[in-house]
Amino acid sequence: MSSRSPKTALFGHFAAVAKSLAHAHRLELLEQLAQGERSVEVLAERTGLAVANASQHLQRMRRAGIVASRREGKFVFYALADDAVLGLLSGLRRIAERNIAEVDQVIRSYFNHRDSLEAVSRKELMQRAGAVTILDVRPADEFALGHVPGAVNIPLRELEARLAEFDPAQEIVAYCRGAYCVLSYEAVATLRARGFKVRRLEDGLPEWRAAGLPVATG
Amino acid sequence: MSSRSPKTALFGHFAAVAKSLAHAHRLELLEQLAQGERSVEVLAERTGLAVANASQHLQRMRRAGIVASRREGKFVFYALADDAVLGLLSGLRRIAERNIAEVDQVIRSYFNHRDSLEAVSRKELMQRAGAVTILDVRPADEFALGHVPGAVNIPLRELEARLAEFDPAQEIVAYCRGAYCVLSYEAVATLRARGFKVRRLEDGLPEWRAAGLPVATG
DNA sequence: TCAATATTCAATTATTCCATTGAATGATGT
DNA sequence: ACATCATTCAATGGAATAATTGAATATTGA
Repeated sequence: MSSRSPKTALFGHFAAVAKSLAHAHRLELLEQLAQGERSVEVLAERTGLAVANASQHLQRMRRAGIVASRREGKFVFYALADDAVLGLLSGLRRIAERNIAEVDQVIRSYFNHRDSLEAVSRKELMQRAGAVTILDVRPADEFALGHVPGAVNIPLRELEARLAEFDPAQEIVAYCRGAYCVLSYEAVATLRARGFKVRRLEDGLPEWRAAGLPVATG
Repeated sequence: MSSRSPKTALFGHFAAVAKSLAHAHRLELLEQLAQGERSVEVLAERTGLAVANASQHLQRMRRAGIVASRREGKFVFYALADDAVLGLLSGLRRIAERNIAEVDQVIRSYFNHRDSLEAVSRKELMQRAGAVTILDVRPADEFALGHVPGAVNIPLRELEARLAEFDPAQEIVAYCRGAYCVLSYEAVATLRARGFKVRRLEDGLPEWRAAGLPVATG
């Protein structure tokens, strides 16, 4: 083990970091963690994993240094260990999108491809602040932990019932958890069917935060 | 397989990309590929792997979309599929350095930690071009495929014998393949012992190229 | 102290991954 | 067509990984 060359030893550790990302369930856990810290139980429930299983995946990621945990009473809260983790995740996404034909297929058939191409950039949204309605379709608790300043929170399931809240004259920009959070795609589809002018925001809140843009809470 | 939700399917593909990075040998192959395209045989030799083994690792990375291959006569040349791969690798490095104590340990004991902290940035080197001697300690063939403009190529093993070529009055900036390429550390140590003023360049040639800076060939 | 709850641990089975070996394929030049 | 060389394939045994189960630990509040 320690008889390897220092470079090989380092590469072994780097590989361990990559390994800790190399599982669909762990990526789902990370997507949740990108929203903010969460307890094991909540993470397990949101990802549909057994608690013990989620716990083991989380521990593995902790050993690799990509998440951190803190205990508070009976609960253990996990969070991303480093801002660079988001960068890694978007790197994986980018490579898969560009170089794996099947990924392109899935995106084209399940996510409206034009919506992702025509997404509003963060910069553009900042410039047009006030002139557009910003719609956050995530659950209320995630909204409370942080959202784009000025955004209205209407979780997707309430959207149909609350259409009256929108000004038909104003363009709507919808966002949710990240690039592949289906919620914002569905919101765009729903609103567009009602005649609203809607576009998606590129990526989601975690990337907004990572870009150093202001985040409102409460 | 295709009965999963589209998001789960995508995450599975992203995980496959991460998996293709998740092995020390594959990272070593990628470090080589970052220098430029290479045949299977050369890659196997430089990484110390059996040819069949190297071939299988390379194929696995190709399936994941992080490398690409082209055939030329009897040879198959592999190359990085995407510039984003370098970004992923540096992300892995960064997370490991910051969050895994053992990595910090290895760096401190084997690589002179001050040398990595005091590395010359690419920007600084560009500004001081002409006022410093730029030393490329990689093998001649890698140098020929691309190097920092104005750099002198003295492979590490020839360094002791060619000390006379340096102007003692000028500061030397040494670089090689990347952040953990031992060559440049050793070059710095050797030259410093002879009284030269030397520092390392941050990272190596692949990162220089990725930053969009000019590269000379021949 | 005891019961309840959140998390982790330990042990099991099934699966996937890895290195090695030797044979097969594909391309070149004679 | 043949010999040669680079690469890939296929099969093997051994190691690591994953999901499940049930038990163990730690913290809280009664």
